[in-house]
Amino acid sequence: MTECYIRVAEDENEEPMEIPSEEDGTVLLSTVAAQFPGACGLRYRSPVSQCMRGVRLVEGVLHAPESDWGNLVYVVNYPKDNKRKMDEMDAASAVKIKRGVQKTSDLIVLGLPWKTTEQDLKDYFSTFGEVIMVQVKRDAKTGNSKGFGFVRFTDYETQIKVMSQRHMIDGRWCDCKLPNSKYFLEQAGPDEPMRSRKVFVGRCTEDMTVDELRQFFMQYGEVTDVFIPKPFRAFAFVTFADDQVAQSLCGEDLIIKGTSVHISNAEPKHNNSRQMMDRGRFGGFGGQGFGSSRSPNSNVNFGALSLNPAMMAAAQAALQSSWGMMGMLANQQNQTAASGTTPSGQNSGSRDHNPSYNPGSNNYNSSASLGWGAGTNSGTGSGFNSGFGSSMETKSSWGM
DNA sequence: GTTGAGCGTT
Repeated sequence: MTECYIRVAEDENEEPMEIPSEEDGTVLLSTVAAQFPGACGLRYRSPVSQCMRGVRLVEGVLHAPESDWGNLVYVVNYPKDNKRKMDEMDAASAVKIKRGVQKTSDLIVLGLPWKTTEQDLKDYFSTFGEVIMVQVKRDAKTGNSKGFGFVRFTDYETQIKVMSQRHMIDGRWCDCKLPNSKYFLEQAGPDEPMRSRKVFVGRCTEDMTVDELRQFFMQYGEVTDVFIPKPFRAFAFVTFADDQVAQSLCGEDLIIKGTSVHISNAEPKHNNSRQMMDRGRFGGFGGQGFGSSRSPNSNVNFGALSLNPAMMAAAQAALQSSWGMMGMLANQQNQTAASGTTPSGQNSGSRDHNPSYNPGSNNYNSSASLGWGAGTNSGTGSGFNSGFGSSMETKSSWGM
């Protein structure tokens, strides 16, 4: 094994940085720490078991898990004290531990003023925690905002908190919800019938090249093919050597070059059973027989897909309200520091009811971030958002 | 130069 570069990031969702190995293929902890001060080790997600695994560390020397480091992204470990303290855990994070680390998902931001820009969104939401993606959806021709957008956070706690309250953005009340696309999350069970090695990559942008997609998806496993239809159609297909890798990505929203792409199962090429969904309020839960055309004998385990719209609505309500409860807890801690809105603003039903608010959006950014760093929150939850190493500023692309 | 519940150019 020879000298190479391995890809290291502070978080699985972060853009990795390449750091050099030694000539014998090992990596010095000090090399890692030079880029990630305070680092005490590395871990990575095993493509096979999907669990995080620790990298062997002997006297300051990190050893490759297999014969070489492969194309995995390695995540930096920090000493416990640097990280979130266990005694700060509340119910929400206890749940999180129990069920494993929750991934964040894109949130739709509804009700944006026409004038709100992505920079405005980023400025606003950064007061809650580290933001890794913002979008304002615009009319392709006019460039006018459609009045909604998307945001994605690094930390699930942040997501919970943001979903739990309304948001005064540039003078209007906005709501952040799980987008409908999240409700038919394709959870492939262990005996999931279709085991395609190919995934559909939706919401691609035109500037994504075959090469870049290959580079990106290599981190999950060996990529055998990347196909981008021409002319541009905003999607692509990526084929992996290992079907498990492909399946494990289905349902994920991944961020490529600052854009959130959606991974789902690639439909067979000549497929007529597409569009079982009917673009209803919940984008198609009437769809009764999902896998009907696909695998006759399978007891398809898309539980969610057998729900009717009413049940789905109930599920949504349950979701959001329960998060709402948790969020309320977290909320009170930061309310003043973060938003400058009054607590009474919370439940004001009318979104434009806002007597004496002056937008300004950016000016409380600084004070709020002071609030985070200085540890003004004494007790539960919410205090432990991305207190360190916000590598945000170093991120490329999506010009902010 | 318009709009104000919604769902991301499969």
